[in-house]
Amino acid sequence: MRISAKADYAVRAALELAVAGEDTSVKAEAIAAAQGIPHKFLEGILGDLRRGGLVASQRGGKGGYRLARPADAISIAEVIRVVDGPLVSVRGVRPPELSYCGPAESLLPLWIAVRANVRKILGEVTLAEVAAAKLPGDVLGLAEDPEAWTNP
Amino acid sequence: MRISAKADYAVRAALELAVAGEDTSVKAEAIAAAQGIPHKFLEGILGDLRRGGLVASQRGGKGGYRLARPADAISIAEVIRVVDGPLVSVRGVRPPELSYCGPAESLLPLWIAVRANVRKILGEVTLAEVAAAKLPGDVLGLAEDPEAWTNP
DNA sequence: TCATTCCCTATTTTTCCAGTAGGGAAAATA
DNA sequence: TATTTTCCCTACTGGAAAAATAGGGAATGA
Repeated sequence: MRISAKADYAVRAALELAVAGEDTSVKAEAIAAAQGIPHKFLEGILGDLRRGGLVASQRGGKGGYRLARPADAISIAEVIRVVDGPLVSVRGVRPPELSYCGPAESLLPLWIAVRANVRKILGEVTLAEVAAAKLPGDVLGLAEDPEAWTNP
Repeated sequence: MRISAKADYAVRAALELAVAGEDTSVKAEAIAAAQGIPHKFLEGILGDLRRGGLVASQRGGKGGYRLARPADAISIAEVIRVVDGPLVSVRGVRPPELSYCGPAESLLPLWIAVRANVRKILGEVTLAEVAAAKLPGDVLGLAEDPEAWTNP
């Protein structure tokens, strides 16, 4: 299960907008420099975020991008879905569209449970929380367990 | 976050071996037919599983594959790791190797939390449980929530 | 000896990811 | 109005990885 560069970049860009505040425009170039993201590639991502309704944009001299909603009203999951489609997929299709037979029949509920557990984290945490380094207690609990950092 | 065809196939093949029993050999061709997996592709996957120590093989007339350990001692996570490497990765690298700056600093613990929550499911559930359609209570609880099946 | 089955290496085909290029349209500024 | 700035759009490319195929070699049992 891998998280794409696009998703990673999108979240980081959104976080830059979150710290700037909902009514301050930030130029794509500034975000690219701050987070080390290829400028043109980032422009495409910001376009996705705009079409997804998460970001508003303004052209011209004092233009740039800003969040379309308060940072505490946008979850990480929303950002990822807008740029990457479904949060979790198996062989490219989302779990409910799969069909298994024989001893594999219980695989479907298993993937559903995985997805639910991913949603629990990414759907709950907002841009504001990450930007302020104030993750919710339960998430922090998971992340602080030393075993969560071990390799395999 | 997508689960590859290889991982999906590997788990399904392992499930077929699980129902056959630890001391019954099953031919690759039989597994391929039962689960609708391309035969030659499956052979490669079974090779990975063998090198990973999860299955044993036997050549010749009455040959085939069987699990190297009891089905209730092999987790789904193990199967996936053997064929696909790390369970969760960001831009191809596993979370502990990432480095973020500025407002993105808390992204790292967030990915760690996601990974921990995925492990919680896939590391706990065994081949025996899926094959027998007897998922653990907590996993079933997640999978039974109707909201877990909704689309976005 | 012969059929069977796993085993190994190489090759292909396809798909998608990540990044690039260049110019057009809107807005502010002067 | 002219100019600069910035977003916006389309297309394209290179490369890697995923998915699958092909063909034959090595062991095993009958």
